[in-house]
Amino acid sequence: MKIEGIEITHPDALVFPGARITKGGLARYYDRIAIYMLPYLKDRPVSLQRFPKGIDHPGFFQKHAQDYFPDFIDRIPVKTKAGSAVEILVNHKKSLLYLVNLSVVTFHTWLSRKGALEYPDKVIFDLDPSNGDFDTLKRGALLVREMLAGKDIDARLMTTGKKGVHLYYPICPERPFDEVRARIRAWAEVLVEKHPDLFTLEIRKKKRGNKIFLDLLRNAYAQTGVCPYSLRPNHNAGVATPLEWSELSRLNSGDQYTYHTIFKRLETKEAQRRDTTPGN
DNA sequence: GGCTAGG
DNA sequence: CCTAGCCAACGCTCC
DNA sequence: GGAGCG
Repeated sequence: MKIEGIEITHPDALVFPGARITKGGLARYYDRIAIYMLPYLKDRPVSLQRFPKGIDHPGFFQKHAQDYFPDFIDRIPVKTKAGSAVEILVNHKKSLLYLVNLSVVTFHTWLSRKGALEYPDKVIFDLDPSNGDFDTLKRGALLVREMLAGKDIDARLMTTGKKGVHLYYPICPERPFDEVRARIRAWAEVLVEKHPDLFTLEIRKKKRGNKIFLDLLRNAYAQTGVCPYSLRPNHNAGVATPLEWSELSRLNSGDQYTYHTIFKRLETKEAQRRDTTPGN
């Protein structure tokens, strides 16, 4: 099996045994989703979550480009606490498929891009439901949206493919991570004060109760967030899916869209766009 | 999954 | 030859 | 200063 000139080895090996998804299926998924996903990957160092033995076995994270990676994989030197490291960029479909053949299931990206790695160009509010129900999470998402709208910020919504949702929005990459995080942290603290039964900023799991954990910690240098349209290593193969706000009321979970349903949703959305675009 | 170090 | 080991690491907070 | 957390 060959896609984009990349030989997909062991195409019949099961990556998601429960959902009966093979490595060939994984490669076809990313081949098809690439057109939607690549813009979100462009020029961002990635953290790869790999499962060579399938998701029912322990996987591992990888950030550094290995010496044996082919030349067509773009590399980017980054500063680390220890000194420096060479990380990976996924700017082309061919790189995407090469990495998928290494059994990458999930792509996580930095919140900053090549040329301005110290300056985030994106902010993420990660809403984790703790033990609470999804309706509560939806209410929380609307409150965060409203809070940001009050600051003239038009946040977008995404399911994570797991339990929660992300609100995210672009910013000009001109202020360092610490400054950006301090500002949104202050906003979040006000929100927690207004809705102390709904939100928490507590890192310790035991202290969160059933409240929505507002995780802002990923808005930091070298931290990552799940890339839109990435698969997640859970039983039903959830997909991180950007949504319209109008879709929130009908949303039932953070893993509503999966390997099996995402393309149907994208086709429906595309058809709606065609119908409402003048000149057709 | 693919490579390397060590037996 | 075969197999075991490796493949991330920052910022915050509680203790 | 180290462990939990993502």
